[in-house]
Amino acid sequence: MKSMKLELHIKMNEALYLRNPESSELGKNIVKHGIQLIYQHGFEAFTFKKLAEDIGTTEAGVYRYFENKHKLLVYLTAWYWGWLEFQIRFHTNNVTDPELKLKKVIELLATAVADDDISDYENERLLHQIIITEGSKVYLTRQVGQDNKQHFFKPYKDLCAVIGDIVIECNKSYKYPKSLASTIVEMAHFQNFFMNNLPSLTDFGKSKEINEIIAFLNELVFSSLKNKR
Amino acid sequence: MKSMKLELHIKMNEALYLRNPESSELGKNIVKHGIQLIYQHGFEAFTFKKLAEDIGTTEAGVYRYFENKHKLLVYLTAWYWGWLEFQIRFHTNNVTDPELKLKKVIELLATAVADDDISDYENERLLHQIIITEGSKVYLTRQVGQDNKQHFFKPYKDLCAVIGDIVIECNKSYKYPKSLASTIVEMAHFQNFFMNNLPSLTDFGKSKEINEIIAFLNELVFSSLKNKR
DNA sequence: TATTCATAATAGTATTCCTATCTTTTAAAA
DNA sequence: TTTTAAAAGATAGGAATACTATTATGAATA
Repeated sequence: MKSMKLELHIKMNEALYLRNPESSELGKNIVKHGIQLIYQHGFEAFTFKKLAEDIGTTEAGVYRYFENKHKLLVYLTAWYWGWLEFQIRFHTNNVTDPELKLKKVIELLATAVADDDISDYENERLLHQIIITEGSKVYLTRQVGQDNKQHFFKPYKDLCAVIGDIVIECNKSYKYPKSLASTIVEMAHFQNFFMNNLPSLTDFGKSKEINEIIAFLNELVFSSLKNKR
Repeated sequence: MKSMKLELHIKMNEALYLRNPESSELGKNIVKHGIQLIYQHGFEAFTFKKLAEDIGTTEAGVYRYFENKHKLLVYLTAWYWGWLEFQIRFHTNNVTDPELKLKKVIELLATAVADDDISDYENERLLHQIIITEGSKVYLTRQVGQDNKQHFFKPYKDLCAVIGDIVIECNKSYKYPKSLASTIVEMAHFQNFFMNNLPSLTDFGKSKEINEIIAFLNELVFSSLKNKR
């Protein structure tokens, strides 16, 4: 039996789209099939034409929702970071010990989302993979500055800020909470990508165990936070 | 007075080019102006047509040397990592203390190359900036696997292996030398990018001091290496 | 002298990225 | 129920990008 799915709504920056994709079936299809196609072929090979064919609409139809494929990717990543921040708040809600909180955060960042009986996370699972491979491409551009001014990266920065706050809870005199937070987030993904694609850059190439990435990050983070001097 | 420049030759993987760009003036111009244009406009906006116009040759002329612009970027990054490994070997040659060695490595990774009286490092300085912004795009693709089989990333992996070995010299029982090495390399660049473009993701947004990135990385790395348990 | 080799000049194709316009469908308001 | 506004569908096409192919020229090499 599949239980009821509680729809979690994430408020999106309106500058990310031309027409709100949540407002229509076509819009929802653009997002859903967009995720699937980017996952399958990679962002470089992904085009609005292919997406339109896949959905059964036209290129122009897709362009009515998103200005270009980069904006669509920014939209997807923004959604993902918003969703992940919610997951973190949800799973650390009743946790008082900041160290346990931080451990949970690392686990959530590193763990591929799994389908379970409670809800269908298939899209979130694909999104997690997309963010690993394509996530940094949204800001590694010449237009970072402008995009940042329009708050396209707010969900990402908010998430890092939340993690940075937990870091400070763990150790009030720690000097680099923000940089440590962005390091945790980026490395949770990069070590995963390396493990699966350039294994000699990690110590997990053989086992391919996400738990080892988590152990590495825990070791790295808590050594630093417990270091007295 | 400008002293003699000792040309340092870095052996390149022949599968990276169609014709060796070091073998002709046109080839050298493609690399040199390629670096300048990618630096100026970013990789996405960079085209072989613009490059050809800049040099005063034709599009077809550039295509005779490099299959496409992605291969050119892979070529440039491979050269950079080879060059950096040389720099590291050179500057740690007479250092016996592995901790001092590792500190020097972190400094070299994080520090933008400076022109000095000894030699003209203008191209290396631009390359350093290019690697920060575009470097990860060479492997964050659907073709990582094939590219890796052709050893396109060997210089990067070799550099990480060298750093991993120094890590082990510092602490023989450390469990994650390779992952720590790739973390150091990636974060030396990402923290720099964040500091300059998304400053709230770092603790150096105000000062914009590379020395602070170095201090952060040192704290992170040596806390972990000195952690006894 | 013949030949090969890099380069230049030119042309052209497929695809990508994007805009415009017109018609039909849908669905909400009057 | 009718009207009307918005969304979607259909079609066309243009500018730029990412290539490939062909031929001509001049310089070095056998």
